[in-house]
Amino acid sequence: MSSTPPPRVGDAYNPDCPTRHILDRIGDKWAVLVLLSLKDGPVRFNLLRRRIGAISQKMLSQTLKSLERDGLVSRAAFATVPVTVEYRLTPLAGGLIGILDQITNWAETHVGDIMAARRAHDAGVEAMAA
Amino acid sequence: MSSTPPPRVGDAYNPDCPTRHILDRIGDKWAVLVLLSLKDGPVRFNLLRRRIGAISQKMLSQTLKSLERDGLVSRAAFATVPVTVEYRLTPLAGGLIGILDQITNWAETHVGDIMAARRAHDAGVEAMAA
DNA sequence: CAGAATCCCGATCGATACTG
DNA sequence: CAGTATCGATCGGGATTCTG
Repeated sequence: MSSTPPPRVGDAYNPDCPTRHILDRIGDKWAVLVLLSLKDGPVRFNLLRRRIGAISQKMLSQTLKSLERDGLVSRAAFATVPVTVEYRLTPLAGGLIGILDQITNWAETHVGDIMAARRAHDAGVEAMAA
Repeated sequence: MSSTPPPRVGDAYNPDCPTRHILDRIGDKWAVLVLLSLKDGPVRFNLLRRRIGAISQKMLSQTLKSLERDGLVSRAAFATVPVTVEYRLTPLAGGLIGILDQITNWAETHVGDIMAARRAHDAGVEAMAA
């Protein structure tokens, strides 16, 4: 036993380190897209589904549940006919959204550089193969 | 041909959107850990391996290659005996590191909230099941 | 409309062994 | 030391079907 080995800060390599949990959440492609889809206000399930487009109903449902579990998204059901369900970001998610926006901003500004590097690298590799 | 379909900004849902490429890179758990491991200077292959600990040499090698391809990491080999290879961040990766640091900071500050939300949620679910 | 349950394929990843 | 190659197990995730 003697559990809880040193949860060292800044040591995200240790699976025991709680930071890893958040990193894994960010690492979840769908989770990030869902969070970004919700940043302008509450959205219903199927609308969310259509917005993201590429996501399957299963993954959306699954992603929403895990985000709700982590307190990043809240669910509200209305007893209309048929039933309506809205998802929205929690205050906790607010700060995270800011960072995610920075990532997309960075991506938009530097995607050209990355694509260029990729082409240059691939050209080099191709030359070697020839 | 007629490639490059509308790379709409802010529309990361579209797989054709270049932003997705970066999101996928971030979504790569190992890639993020490798980048963070390199932020204090160049590191040799096996040292990197030992630092991250949980990574297999296959994944490390694979991750490094893709990061190099994207111009985020550069490789330098020295003809010592035995051979020495150093990996370091490129200038391009600099800005990205700043954002990744923000993520780990956010994670460290809010992991408590998330864990608490998770426990509360699980308790509720357990109550339902009973 | 919102979601749960089932089936199932293929990408991912780890362990192992070999090379320069 | 710094990798590559191969194999096998795991599992994420899509398509489909059914319910409240």
